[in-house]
Amino acid sequence: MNIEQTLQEAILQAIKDLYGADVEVSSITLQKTKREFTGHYTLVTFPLLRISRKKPEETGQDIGTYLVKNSEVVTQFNVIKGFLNLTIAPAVWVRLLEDIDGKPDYGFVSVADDAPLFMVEYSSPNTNKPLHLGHVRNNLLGHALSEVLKANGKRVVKTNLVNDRGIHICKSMLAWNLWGNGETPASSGKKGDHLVGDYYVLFDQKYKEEQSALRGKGLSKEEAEAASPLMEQTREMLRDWEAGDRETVALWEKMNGWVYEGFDETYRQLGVSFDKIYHESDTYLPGKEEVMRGLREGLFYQKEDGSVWADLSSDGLDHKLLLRSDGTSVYMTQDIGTAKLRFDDYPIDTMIYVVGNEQNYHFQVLSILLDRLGFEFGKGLVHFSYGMVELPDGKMKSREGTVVDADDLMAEMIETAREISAELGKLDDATPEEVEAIARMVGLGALKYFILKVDPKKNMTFNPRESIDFNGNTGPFIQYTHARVRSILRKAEEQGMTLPENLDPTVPISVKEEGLVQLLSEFGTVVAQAGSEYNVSLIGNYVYDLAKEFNQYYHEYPILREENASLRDFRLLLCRNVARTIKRGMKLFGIDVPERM
RNA sequence: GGCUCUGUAGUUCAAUGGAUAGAACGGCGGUUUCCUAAACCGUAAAUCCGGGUUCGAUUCCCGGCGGAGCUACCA
Repeated sequence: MNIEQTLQEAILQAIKDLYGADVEVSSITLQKTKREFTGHYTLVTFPLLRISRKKPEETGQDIGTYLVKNSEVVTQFNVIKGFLNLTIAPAVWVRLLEDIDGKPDYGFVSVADDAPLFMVEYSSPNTNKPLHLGHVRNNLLGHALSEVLKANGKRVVKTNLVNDRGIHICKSMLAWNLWGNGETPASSGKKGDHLVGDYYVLFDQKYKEEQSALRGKGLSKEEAEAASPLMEQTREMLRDWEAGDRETVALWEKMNGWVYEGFDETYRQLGVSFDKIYHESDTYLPGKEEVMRGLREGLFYQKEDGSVWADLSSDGLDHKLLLRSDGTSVYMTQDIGTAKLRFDDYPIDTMIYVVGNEQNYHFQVLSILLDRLGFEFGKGLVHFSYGMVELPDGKMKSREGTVVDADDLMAEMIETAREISAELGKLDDATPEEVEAIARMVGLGALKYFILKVDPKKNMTFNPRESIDFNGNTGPFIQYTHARVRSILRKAEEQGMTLPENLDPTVPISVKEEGLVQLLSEFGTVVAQAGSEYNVSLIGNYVYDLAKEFNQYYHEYPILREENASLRDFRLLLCRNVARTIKRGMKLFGIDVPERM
């Protein structure tokens, strides 16, 4: 039981004894005491006035007096208006720190076999182009969310839905057929996903050339689009693919294979992984079946041209297309099929889709459609919606070709980290392998931390230069703090210092140290909160606070030179727990922390 | 037009309905007999506007104004 819970119980008891009333735990608002006031925790007494029937000040006095008298945890109190500031006994901090240290997994709940099962879908790339900056946010959020859920004791299946079929893939395939001359990743030295992406771009160029040529002959925009031989060939390819034409399918498999190899490399670099991968080529047919069943059951309707639609006007939305007039499926059809397959495969309690907020409407509709089709999970699905990532110099839009490639970005971050390290000369005595490993940790840590610290639902600006700054609320700052803490511990070990089983409870503790212990003891609560509210960014800002506090503390107190052995033990123990908490917090973000930098 | 999200220092981000709205970067001014100066200290600087609910609103509700996205037989 942590301090907050202990206080809460004591306060409930106090209210019962003083005013003869039971109150809800929710009406006990405890918060950390602000720096300017004396105390550690503060009880807001305003909500209790109805029960005490006294003024705020008097109520605070009542409860404060009671707690000092009856609870060994509270030693002092002061009342300012409706705020009762409580001071915690020094011995409690010592005990708490020992307690934290004794539990290697503090803050993390172990996962039971029958724990609620969460499926988290993230990444979900198209196989016609490489991953870009937007995907980076998606992957990092999906991975971090999964880790936070696990730390909260949930079973998690991480899944990736690969959009491997459709007209867009056919564009790359056609372009490669027409102008590729048999180029392969091996022959060109290009990463597979980049190679295929290049042919997608090439198709677009040729298509535009063709269009302007047609327009030059006097055709209108619509006429030119309808008359496009390239588009006609692409559609033909899609029909061949759906019909299972051997040659087409073989090409499709070959090119998708290249792409997967490329994606795997990007995922590895990014540090994300999946437990189960679904392909839309496997789910679009079940999706069609469900739509046809809905049509038979009168849930949907068919237009004269054969297309199938859902009327969502009763839910305040528009009509939504489910099958094209030629019978082919659309995105929604596939998502229905995918959802059905997933719930057949796993006993999912909560399905979370990590998908950008430009698809808010899509998931609103998906939820309704699944519900209408009789799947009880439809209503409960969660769209973990996140905002777009922009760059300092303008917006990022794939249509305008201003995308930032994920591989390039990561390589640049690592390169920058390497340059900075070299400039500062901190790693002159490290081996090339060590330098490389640290550059990777720092460069990628900078990227990951900067993106994850921001509230997911907000649009954000990613500033590469700022992200890798060693000062400020950045990954490298936190990593550096960890490295320094480890340095202290290393030196302590070199000097033969070992920590005793129990600390002296009478050891004098400073306000800064109390603050750090308080932060440490809260870590589990923060993780739990982030998990239950899916607010991943909470953890990053929390770990930063801890790192910052430690830096200030570290500046003020010599640790290894401390003459008083018990105090030195206390401080070393504090260091160890700070290092652990930073490491655990960053691990939830998929960020490595170096032992030295 | 409709729907969703969003609006906080110069900038990038915080703030379970609680005290004097926190940080960081940038600006200005300092600190070096020191376990990593890749640090620390000080200083100036902000809740888009108007109502409502509340003991108390950056937060919740309503109405404006601004930004982003969606509103495809693309995914």
